[in-house]
Amino acid sequence: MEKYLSQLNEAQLEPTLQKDGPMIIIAGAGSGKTRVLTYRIAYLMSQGVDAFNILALTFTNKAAREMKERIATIVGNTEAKNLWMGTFHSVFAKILRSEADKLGYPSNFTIYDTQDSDRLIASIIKEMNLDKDVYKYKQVRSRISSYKNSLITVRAYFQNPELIEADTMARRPKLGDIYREYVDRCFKAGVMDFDDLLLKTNELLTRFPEVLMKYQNRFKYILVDEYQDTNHSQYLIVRALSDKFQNICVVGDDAQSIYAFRGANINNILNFQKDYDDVKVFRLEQNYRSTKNIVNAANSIIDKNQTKLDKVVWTANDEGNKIIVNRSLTDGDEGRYVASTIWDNKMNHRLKNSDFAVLYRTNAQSRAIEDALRKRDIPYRIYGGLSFYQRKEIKDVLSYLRLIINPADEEALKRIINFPPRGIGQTTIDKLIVAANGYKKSIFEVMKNIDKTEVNVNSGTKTKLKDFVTLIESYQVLNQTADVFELAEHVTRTSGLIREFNKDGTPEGVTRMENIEELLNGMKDFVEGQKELADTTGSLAEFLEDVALATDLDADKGDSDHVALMTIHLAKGLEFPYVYIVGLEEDLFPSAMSMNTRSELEEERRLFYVALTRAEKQAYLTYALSRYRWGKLIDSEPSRFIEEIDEQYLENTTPIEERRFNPMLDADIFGDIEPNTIRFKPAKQPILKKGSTKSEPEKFQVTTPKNLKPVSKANGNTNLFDSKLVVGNLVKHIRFGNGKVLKIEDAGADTKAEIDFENGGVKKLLLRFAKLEIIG
DNA sequence: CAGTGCTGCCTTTTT
DNA sequence: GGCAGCACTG
Repeated sequence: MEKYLSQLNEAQLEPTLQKDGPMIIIAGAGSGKTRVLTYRIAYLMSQGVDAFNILALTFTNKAAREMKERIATIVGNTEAKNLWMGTFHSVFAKILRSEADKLGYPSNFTIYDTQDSDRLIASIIKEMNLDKDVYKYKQVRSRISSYKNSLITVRAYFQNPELIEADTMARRPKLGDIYREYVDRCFKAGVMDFDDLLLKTNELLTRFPEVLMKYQNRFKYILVDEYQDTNHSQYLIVRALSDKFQNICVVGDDAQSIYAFRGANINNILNFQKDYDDVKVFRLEQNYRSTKNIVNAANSIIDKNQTKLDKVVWTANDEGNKIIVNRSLTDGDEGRYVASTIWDNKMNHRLKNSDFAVLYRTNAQSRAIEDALRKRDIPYRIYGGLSFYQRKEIKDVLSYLRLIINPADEEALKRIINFPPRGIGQTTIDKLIVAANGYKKSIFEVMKNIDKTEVNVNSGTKTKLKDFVTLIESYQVLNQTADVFELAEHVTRTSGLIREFNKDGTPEGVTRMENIEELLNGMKDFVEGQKELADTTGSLAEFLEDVALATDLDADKGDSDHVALMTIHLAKGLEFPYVYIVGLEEDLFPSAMSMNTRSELEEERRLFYVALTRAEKQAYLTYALSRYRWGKLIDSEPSRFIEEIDEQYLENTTPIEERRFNPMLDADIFGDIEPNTIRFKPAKQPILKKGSTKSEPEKFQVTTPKNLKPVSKANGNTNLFDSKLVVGNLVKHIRFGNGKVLKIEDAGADTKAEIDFENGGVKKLLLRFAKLEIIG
């Protein structure tokens, strides 16, 4: 232990050795808080605290796993095994599973992800005959979610005139009814959504004092990482559990609070000292991660926020390079800039791909970056976005498994009852839902007893329903003896899933098969892994739980060398030598949706602070003058955040000279194109009909700048400024107002033309790939 | 009942 | 550019 403690500086050592009582560690970015947490736990154990009595709540399961491994090297594997570490959701899902009967849930309850919740809410809205344009399921879901996170149950909702009033004013008077039906349906289905995992934990701890006592006595020492991002529900759980022994240690940084949208309450950290008596406060202010330039630039940003704790982050590291700011014309150019500078840096400094991260505000921005990296053959991995477990084929397999352990799981059933197609259509399913609601039974129960019910379906359909029940029941029998992997393999083969995805041999089908393959491999790992770990039983329920609560970073095995692409939210807690923050444009970052109030804008600013402080050596800030959004080209302005950085830390590298055309890299030729630009872009790849070698005419989409008026007709009868302009496969002409004619030759899928206008006529023509010329 | 093609809505951010 | 819901056809 001694030799580990000697690795800490004075400020880190103090909280590490503080054994008892409530304490808060306000830890600036890169100040080594993970190290403090890790060593503090190891230290507690060296002081005789049983691992069994320690609970550590982390932001990702991966963080927990890594910390546990680190602790194991200090105190030994057998000891470390008994530590409870994980995210709020995964830790309390486990507790809820063992106490489920008290709350009336089966211990095999399954977990709805956001998509499942959305689908259920959408179908409830439909069943209730409500206008789906007024009751948008996503908005309804987020309302319900915030109620749950504030511990407003259905009953509390209906007892609160203000809430009802608010929803009525928002012209959604039925919101409470939807909420009630949603909760009922989840309960009947033996299902919890993400918010339930916290809400029901609170219910458990409040309604059953003996349960509360049990866990209070068990978790004598509690540590919470990223405390600034806890919501009210989580806050109450921590309070309740730590109430007896008051050995609570929270770590956080108010400057990095970025989850207000999901109910995180920054006051939890700002008010911690008021919540407990004799709170010891520690500050970690020395940054070990980044250069002086980066630390100072980050400080100059966060200074603009009013709401913050007193803290000065500083570093003894080198000055470092200035932060590079780069402007591009389009999002495509931005991607190429990122790819080419990564390439150059790798060559010049002998770096690995994993030394680089590209961070963005929204998942949709990854595409342009991906395209550019792929063209350069730079390996990358996208984190988040459509995560692996959310892909259609994966959810299909998982739905079969969910149904096996919990046949009441409505969304799982609806997903696969007719996939692969087995002749059970929407009409039948609707009838079943109505019957199930009437009988207060699950849909599966109704199907099982279809002969004894009054569901009006013909005998052919009845047979199909019974066959489906038999199929699932046969899997349930197998589940008694087989492990997760064997079961899933059997299911994918015998349910027809594999046949379905294999049947057309399309590239999509092949990808789907590969994904299923990967899922099965993951199961094999799980089955083998559980033999080594103490805190797992290796059951199917547990596998599904892990999968449902896995964060996208958890899946990273760290076995390949790739550039990381992710949202800034996901990047919290990570660090990379080279960091690109892309899309620094007004309305994108800060987001247009977050500029209504000062507090929203301050959260965006904290997000930018988080992004910048991920960088160790070099940060790049990039923005584009125009970018594709919803398939349309939108002009944009540089983000205010660039201006907010003290200029002395910045270096502008936007190229002034034209860049050379390089067809291999799809680089462009441009001069300085200003907003008056029309862009042609193929809407789709040419479609080849079966049995035909002739491709369909390509459609070209034309986006016009808003202030440009039509000057002429093109192609005789097609208005040039119509939003769609069909151009044939071979030679076509477009005639402009000044008599100039644009001739387009067959250029395949990559045709792109950019035309500069002046006084309503063509001034300059720019092209990529395509053979375009002005004639006449 | 299944397959297809069209329209309109959409996006912050995640467990 | 994508997805879900809908109408239409076989």
